[in-house]
Amino acid sequence: MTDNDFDLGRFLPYALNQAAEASSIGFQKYYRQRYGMLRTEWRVLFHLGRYGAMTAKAICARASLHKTKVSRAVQALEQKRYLARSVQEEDRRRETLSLTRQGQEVYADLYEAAKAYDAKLSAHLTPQEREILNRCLQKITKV
Amino acid sequence: MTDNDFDLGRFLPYALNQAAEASSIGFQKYYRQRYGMLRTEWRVLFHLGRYGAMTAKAICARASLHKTKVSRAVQALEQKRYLARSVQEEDRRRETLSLTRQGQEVYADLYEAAKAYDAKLSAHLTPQEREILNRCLQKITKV
DNA sequence: AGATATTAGTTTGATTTGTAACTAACAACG
DNA sequence: CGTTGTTAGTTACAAATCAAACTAATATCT
Repeated sequence: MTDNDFDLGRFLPYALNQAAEASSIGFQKYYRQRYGMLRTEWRVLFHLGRYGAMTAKAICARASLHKTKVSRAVQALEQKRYLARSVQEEDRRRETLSLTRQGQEVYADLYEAAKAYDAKLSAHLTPQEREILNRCLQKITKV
Repeated sequence: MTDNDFDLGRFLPYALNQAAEASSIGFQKYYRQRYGMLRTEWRVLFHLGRYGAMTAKAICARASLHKTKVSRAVQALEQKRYLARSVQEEDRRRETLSLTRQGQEVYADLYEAAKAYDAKLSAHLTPQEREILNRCLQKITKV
């Protein structure tokens, strides 16, 4: 028989998913409405903007995204003229992805929006809570 | 210009999503392979198993799921013979959903699996971290 | 060199999700 | 009553995701 002391709200994958969804809604609305971007597109843009030009493969590894997802996000960002590709001379399979000037502007705007949005979310937490939360999330992600 | 002190790993929606995904994989594998269930199906099953018979609407509210998602999960669970519907006499629009004996067995198994899985995840955290993590997730979900 | 294996990235088709329109039962108002 | 509005749940179509097969370039092995 089940003992009934274990609640859904205490099940980590469930609680994390609920919190992740709730916390994403506001920011998602911003980049969707303002730039017509999807979540993966935003992530790819952010990686390039924050960490500089790199290949699709590198983005896959950094962001733990599947290559088909990245491939499609790159296409979409290219169409929006936020991103440019350049084939590498020394290995023509690989292409270096980088943001266009326009892409950098979008990144800068989203960067500020993300920072402000994060601050708003964190306002409900004490500094200690915020720090421990971060640490826990890192640990769980690494597992 | 952006100041570059704000990292993706510190952006709450991103960090939460990464942790949520990483933490879900193992358990997802279990209910997928063993029972061919989808995430929403598992959630609906869990709600009925843990909190007793209720309407689809009630599940929507409790789990913050859209009614079409619940509708489809209920159909799937019904086909698997894990769940039965019964139209309410006093209002024939509503139907009470409840688990069949087989559904209860599946629930009991998943309940134990979830509990064990959660314990494994939590093993990397101190009791204090675990407590604060829970509190933070609740706060964020409520916003 | 020539066959075979890897690797970076794309395309395709099947599942899954999201959005909006729909049906059927009930409620409220004249 | 009958018209209009609301509610519970389903269906249909579009958008997004996933897995697997594919292309083209490079590496390896004989």
